[in-house]
Amino acid sequence: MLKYQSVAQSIEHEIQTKDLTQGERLPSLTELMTQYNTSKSTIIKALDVLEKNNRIFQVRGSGIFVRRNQRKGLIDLQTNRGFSSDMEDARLSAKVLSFAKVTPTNEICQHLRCSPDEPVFHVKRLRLKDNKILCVEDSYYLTTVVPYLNTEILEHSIFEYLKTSYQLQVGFSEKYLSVGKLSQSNADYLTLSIDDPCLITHEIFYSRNGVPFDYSTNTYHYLNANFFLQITNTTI
Amino acid sequence: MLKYQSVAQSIEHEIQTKDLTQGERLPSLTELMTQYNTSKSTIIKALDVLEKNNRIFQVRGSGIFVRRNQRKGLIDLQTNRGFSSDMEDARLSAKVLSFAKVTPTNEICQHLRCSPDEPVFHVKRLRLKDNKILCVEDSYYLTTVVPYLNTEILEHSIFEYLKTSYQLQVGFSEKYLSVGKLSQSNADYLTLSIDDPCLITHEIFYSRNGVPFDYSTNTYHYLNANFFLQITNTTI
DNA sequence: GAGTGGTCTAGACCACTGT
DNA sequence: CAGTGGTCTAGACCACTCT
Repeated sequence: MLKYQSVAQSIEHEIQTKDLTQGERLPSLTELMTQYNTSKSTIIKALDVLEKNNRIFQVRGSGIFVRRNQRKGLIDLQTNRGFSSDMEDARLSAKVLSFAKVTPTNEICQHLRCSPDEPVFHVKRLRLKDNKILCVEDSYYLTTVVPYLNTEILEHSIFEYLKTSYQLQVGFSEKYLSVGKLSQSNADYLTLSIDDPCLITHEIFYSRNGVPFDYSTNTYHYLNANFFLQITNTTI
Repeated sequence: MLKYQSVAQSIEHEIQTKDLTQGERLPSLTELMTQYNTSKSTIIKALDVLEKNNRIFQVRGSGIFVRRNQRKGLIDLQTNRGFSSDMEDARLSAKVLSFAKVTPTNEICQHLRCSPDEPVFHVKRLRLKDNKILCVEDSYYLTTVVPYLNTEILEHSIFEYLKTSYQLQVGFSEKYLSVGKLSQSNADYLTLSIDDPCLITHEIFYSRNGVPFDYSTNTYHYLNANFFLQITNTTI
């Protein structure tokens, strides 16, 4: 564990345990330096991490303040772990609808930058939270990056499996969102009616060295799924 | 202009003019140091800015690579400028539907952390892009922070006005997204039918020192508005 | 003017990737 | 093993806020 990471975790822990609310002030830079017995730059680096994660905001000449948010039960659009691995996300589950090696369509080849000759895994799952249906998920995985999958893995977290078994972590991802009307088949899966509204997302997941390996389409239940996102202003 | 900012801009400019594609490699840290005649930390800071803005990704032991994205015509969920002020966003416009000082409801008071005695500005606008209707926007502004508005301003960018006239910049914001069915009145504004699908967003904008001053609800045209977002993995 | 966050430097050392 | 990005330090100096 790096020094700045442990400082960041420790400050985060303070915020949680003291249950600080939005706008409450943290110790100053110099105080944090002596408190953690480290250099100014390391503290700044730790604070940058917290700021990037929307936990604090810094005001020049004034101080460091807590940023609080996350209404409960909302889906955080800014994580790229699929869904799982948050504290309270134990209540999430997945039901495998189908699972097979298939020949990729042109669209998939384009997003995963692969040739039509390479087969890919196609996984269709129903995602649930507290037994309420969240969405239908259609995922395609590059077999060159993800050589093996089984239903056991698919019922839990794929990304968790990839991390522990292959040291493969998501580096970054892209999401595309649109709104539409449900097809008959998706309406059936979501126990809604045809032409009911839905949010459709297309996501591409890249490894840490920039290789796309997962292309997924999600169709969300318009009543059970709500989303949030936090933005910090930066100017290039 | 700070040194790291000008370095960041300069690298960004290189990417644009050379039209580098995703995955193309940039000069190494040491090369950039000599090229810009500055210290390692300053280069790192510049690269951090670019990384935060999803323009590059860095791979330890390997190099610095271009990250390219932005399909055209999509709404970037990660900006907090309302809409305007991108290069190609000149094509965006607004039509004022109504504009008045009103007494805030409880919901608004809560989000803007104000008392029900303080009047707030209520602005209702139709947002258009290339004369295609994007959304209906309902905004509430704290009069303590935004003391004056007029239709002239509202037809252009409010945030631009706040910046130039009051040195007021958005520090950060929150967005909440959900999907629903159109009411009759919103359907009329969007020239759609009642019960057609729509994306509804609630946004709270905070100044740089953490004061919420704008609470907005947007109802998007489900065919004309599409969205995207880029995520970089960070672990606290 | 005291206190706070932010920039910038030079340099030592570490950790990972590729060949 | 050479080259690359990443961590950490100590210290000088700058810019802003608050009262």
